Amino acid sequence: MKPEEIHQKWQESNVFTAPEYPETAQKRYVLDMFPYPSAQGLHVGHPEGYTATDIFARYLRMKGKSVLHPMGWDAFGLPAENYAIKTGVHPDTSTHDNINNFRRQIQSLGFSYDWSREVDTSSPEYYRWTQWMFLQMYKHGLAYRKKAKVNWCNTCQTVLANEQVEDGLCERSKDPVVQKDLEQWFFKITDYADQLLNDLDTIDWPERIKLMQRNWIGKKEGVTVAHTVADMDITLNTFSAYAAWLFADTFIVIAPEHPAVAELVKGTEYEKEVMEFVSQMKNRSTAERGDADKEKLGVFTGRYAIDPLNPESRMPIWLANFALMDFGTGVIRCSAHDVRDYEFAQKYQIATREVVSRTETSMPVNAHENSGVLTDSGPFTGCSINAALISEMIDWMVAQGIAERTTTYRLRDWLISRQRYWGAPIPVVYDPEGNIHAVKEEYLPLLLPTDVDYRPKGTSPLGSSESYKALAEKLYGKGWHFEIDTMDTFVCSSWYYLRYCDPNNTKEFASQESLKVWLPVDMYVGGAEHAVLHLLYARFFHKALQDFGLIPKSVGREPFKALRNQGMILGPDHQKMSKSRGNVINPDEVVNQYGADTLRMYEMFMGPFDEVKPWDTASIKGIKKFLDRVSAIVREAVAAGKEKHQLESRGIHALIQGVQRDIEAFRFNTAISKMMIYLNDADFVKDGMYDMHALKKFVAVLSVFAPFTCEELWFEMGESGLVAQAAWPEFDPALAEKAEVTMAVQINGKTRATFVIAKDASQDDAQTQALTLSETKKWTEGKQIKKVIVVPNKIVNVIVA
RNA sequence: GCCGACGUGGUGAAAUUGGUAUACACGCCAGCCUUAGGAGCUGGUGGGGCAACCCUUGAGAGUUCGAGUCUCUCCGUCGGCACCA
Repeated sequence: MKPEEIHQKWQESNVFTAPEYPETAQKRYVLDMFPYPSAQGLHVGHPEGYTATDIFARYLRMKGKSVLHPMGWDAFGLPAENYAIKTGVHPDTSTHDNINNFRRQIQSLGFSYDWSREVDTSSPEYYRWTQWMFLQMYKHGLAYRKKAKVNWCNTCQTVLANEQVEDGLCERSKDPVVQKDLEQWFFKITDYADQLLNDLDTIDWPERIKLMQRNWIGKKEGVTVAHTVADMDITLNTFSAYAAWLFADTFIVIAPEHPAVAELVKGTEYEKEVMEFVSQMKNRSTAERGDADKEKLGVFTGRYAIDPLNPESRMPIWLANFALMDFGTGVIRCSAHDVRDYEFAQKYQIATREVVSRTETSMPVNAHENSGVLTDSGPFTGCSINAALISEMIDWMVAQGIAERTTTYRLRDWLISRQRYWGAPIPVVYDPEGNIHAVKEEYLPLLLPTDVDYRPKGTSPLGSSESYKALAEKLYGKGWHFEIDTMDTFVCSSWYYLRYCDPNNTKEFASQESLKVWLPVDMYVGGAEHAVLHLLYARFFHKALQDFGLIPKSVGREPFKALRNQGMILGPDHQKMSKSRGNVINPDEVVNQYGADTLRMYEMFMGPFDEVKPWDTASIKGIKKFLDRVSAIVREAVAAGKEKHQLESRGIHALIQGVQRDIEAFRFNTAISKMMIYLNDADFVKDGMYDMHALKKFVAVLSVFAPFTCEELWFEMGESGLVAQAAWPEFDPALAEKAEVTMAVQINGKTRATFVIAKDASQDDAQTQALTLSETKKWTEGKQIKKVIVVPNKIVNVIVA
């Protein structure tokens, strides 16, 4: 049978179609992160995750679960647009060519997707609801427009979210990101910072990903201290996360962008120098600003702040390049107990003092070590620094009216507008006075116009569309115009898992019943690179939509109950695969040479699912050989036509138990090795007689890994149905256990011999048998046995003097 | 700098609660089959040693009858964050 024929049988029998209304207890939603359909086609990394979820989904189906296992396309995005700029081919055309290629490749691998639920984020049927989601955010005050310093990539000619900036570089183009003051649209994800942080404790995700999200949210508790500027009506608030050293602070630095700077120096002799410094710091790239090794730069404002902890003391106020406006308050109390502050003070000869007595250390500065005894710290002089003391100090400062307990977060609001063409248009219209109005829901989808010049020019391409202008005036009146920015593609992917529940609904993004039935996603699989992008945004969407009453409360606060990350597959040279290195493996070629089953199994056999592992072209043969041997043995058994009618062999029960356990734990590599061992041991054949029952069970188990081969063998073994529809074979735990075990004899902890004994034999029996072995005698002869330790079924350790 | 993960043969890697280290596969070696094989099959394969034996999970120490697994120190690789107050 050709793979296409098998594929057709699956299609015809609707095996993979998810039921409309499954029993809640029986439903399982198994989801892959949907791909961006790139022109390069499928990468070997895609089938790694897809095979894992396919094995999982097929296994659950055979176990009698109602499985939703869909696939779709994250189809908006820059590459198609850049390709259009280069070639003139419309993004819609190239995207759909790519989708067709991806679908063909994915189908050739035999994944059990329910294709009736396919979604495409670039289709008006889909982005209509993306726009609708935007309107919900807007209505509930979670979408807003504001002028702000934003990340701008000159190559991509668009703004970027904080999450899309890596080391000050654009994650796409790898070019430096610059700061620009622009009016942009934001989603208020910061409203959900605490929930996004706390609810991490409720989900089964890799700890590594949870940690990355925790760090990204960056919740920090500390105190805010207000300072009056001497002889002025200005108050400067500082944030401090390390309250123990507040008494050490002797000066204050302020971010160049701080709104109070101009007023501080207005009309003074310092004004010129300070304002020059401000303009120098402006328009520096994030990378430049953020380089920790860079020299600290500052300028004195000529002003002093009154230290509320020490009202006689005057703290000089400086501007410093390392003070960041978007962290804390933009103003820092500085002391000698911070490496950075100390370096700055040294450079500019600012007086410092130490308030921690240390013994045996020459290091004068260390801000993060909560130890030592305080000196010169008001009522706390002489106290040892520890968590309780810090808390006490804060209480005291709060009582004195010096400080307030405050919390800051690293997380910023999500910048979602983009000055690009190939995305969902933001459904907002401006009246002639420039006031913002939400586009009426009945006008959705607000179609992406086609009469657009999408060559980059720093403004949004939609601005060049005559039809878009005309449409706004037609719908709203003269002088009205639509927002010309489009949405970040991460908005589209933040809710696609909801659409799969009810993908063809034209009245709602999904019916409440369908959401109630399928949510949450039980198993979500994809790469770790989305840790603080998609995976954070989707969680925010879920919570916000649920708060709007659009997602049933019964499904819980989290969209993805369990998450597993696939490890990256490196090239055969142990390097990251890339065109320039020429080490890219094309899955199509592997399928042509060895077949889809071999590719699937090889990728699962390479190593632990979540670890980085190199491709080894030679090793694939091992899998191919294994599958060929399975086929040969089954055919041999069928041809022999003899069935052994006796007690079932033990091996198959142990195998089913082991593989089942491994699949549930995502340990596919060891599951496959167990199947290989089973085949090598061949306990299903004896004296030319075959245990066909065992062989059938074996094929059923293997079918979730190698569906094409097993579908064919299933048929050849005389089964009329599809193995995809067969039940997962049951195992008998009693039969799975061996009657005998091999125990090791250790002399002083070194293994010297082994012996076979009945399972669960008594300790006395095991000891007696161990001591009578000639090997044991040889090592104990002439020595005194001091002690014998027996670990049932494992070891007898004889301690001799 | 801070946080986290990892380190086992020539290679990818196995190893329930601490209990026979190197399963399974690749590669390599030998043999069989073959006109031939980049096919298939069988056997061998951690290192040292003629052998008895000895050594071996990045290095070193510790706990234990027993450590790849637990604790500490160090080294290395990878990932995240980073003038974050």
